Amino acid sequence: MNPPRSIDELETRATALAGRTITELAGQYGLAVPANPRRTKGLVGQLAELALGATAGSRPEPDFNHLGVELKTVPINASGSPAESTYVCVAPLHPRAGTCFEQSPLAAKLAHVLWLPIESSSQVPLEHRRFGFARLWQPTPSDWALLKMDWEELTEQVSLGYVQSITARHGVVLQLRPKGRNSRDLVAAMGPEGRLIQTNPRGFYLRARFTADILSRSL
DNA sequence: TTCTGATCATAG
DNA sequence: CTATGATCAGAA
Repeated sequence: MNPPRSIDELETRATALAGRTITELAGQYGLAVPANPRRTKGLVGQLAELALGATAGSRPEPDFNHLGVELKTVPINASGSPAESTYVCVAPLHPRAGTCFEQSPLAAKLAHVLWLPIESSSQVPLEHRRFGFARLWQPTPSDWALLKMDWEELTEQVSLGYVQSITARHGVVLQLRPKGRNSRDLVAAMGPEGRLIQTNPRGFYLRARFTADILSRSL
């Protein structure tokens, strides 16, 4: 699929996915839906990228960079709420002094998001899960304030060498959590007393409750 | 039932 | 290794 030329075109394509199943979309791109759910974690997002013409690949920039729009699929549980937190981007473990929230990759990605709901109830087999109605979101001033507060707090702790003291319990809307191959996956980071340490790579995630709030504002 | 820390797949 | 796409699974 060629990249959408406008936000309108992107929205039209995304809206057309409502009601389509994983199997339908996978078949359209000649992909199989693996039987083991543990081994299919990124499939839904990658199908959505194919269907909508995303361009960023694995670069640290919005999926539709020319439109400034980031695509996020969001798993919806049997109760109709987001089932999981949403990964946003890698968290630098050696932040440069003077980097500000407004210039951060996180802010760039969240400035404009296309949320694409997908069924995720364990009652529904992966192959039969359907996409929901997509919607565009831009953070309100209040959203930005919450994000900025969390980002600045977490980034400051990291830069002071306290990354290993940060848990997923920190942050009102943002979390800093492990994001690696597994717990043996190590990278260098600033530790206490200015010494370099080895620790797990981390990523920024949006709490499911925050995503639920965002989605509840439209539709 | 919800949430955190761990884990799986893939591209470059 | 770094980044993307995320969800899994046991603890709380």
